[in-house]
Amino acid sequence: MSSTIPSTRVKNPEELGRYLLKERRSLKLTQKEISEFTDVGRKFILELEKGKKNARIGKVFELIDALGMELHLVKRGDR
Amino acid sequence: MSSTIPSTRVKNPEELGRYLLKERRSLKLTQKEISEFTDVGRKFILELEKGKKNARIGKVFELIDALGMELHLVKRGDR
DNA sequence: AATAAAAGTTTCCGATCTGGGACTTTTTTA
DNA sequence: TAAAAAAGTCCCAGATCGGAAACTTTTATT
Repeated sequence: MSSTIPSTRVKNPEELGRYLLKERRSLKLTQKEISEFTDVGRKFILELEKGKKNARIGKVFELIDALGMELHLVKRGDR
Repeated sequence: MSSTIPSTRVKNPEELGRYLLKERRSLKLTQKEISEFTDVGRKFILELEKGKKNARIGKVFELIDALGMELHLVKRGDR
């Protein structure tokens, strides 16, 4: 299937972190607030936003969800 | 920006694993082969494909790349 | 500029990962 | 259906995570 939803490619943990930070800011949420209504600690958010390479995927999904976002897989080179 | 690239939403580690397995199969690659040309071990691939919750994000990116795919972030509810 | 809030840093430490190797089970294919 | 290949399981050991809490630095607000 095909979609016309705006999406941002993230190539690596650095880009992921940068984007999550940007999104959190635009939602006017603090790290503390998010850590309070999710299962994700403040330190985790802090480190992920700074590009942590080894964060655990389950928690990454939780945080993405908390920020009102989704993760999509795209086949490279598809047209 | 907007795109018309086919993408598959992955909500959690289970869906991610399922999709990566499907993609690996369609590329006719074995776990062993991938582990040989990447920095990702066979056991890691095995467990991720089975939906491992705590896989580390850096290796997930490596595997996605090895399978010729990209990860995209999408704002939920955007139209 | 002073105060407060948010963000970033550091330490401690139990929990869990990851790769390697060896073995078993399942699937493929000749 | 027999052999080979792939996938899955198990144990080990060293590495790293991630929460909590206390502290420092940066940013925001008055």
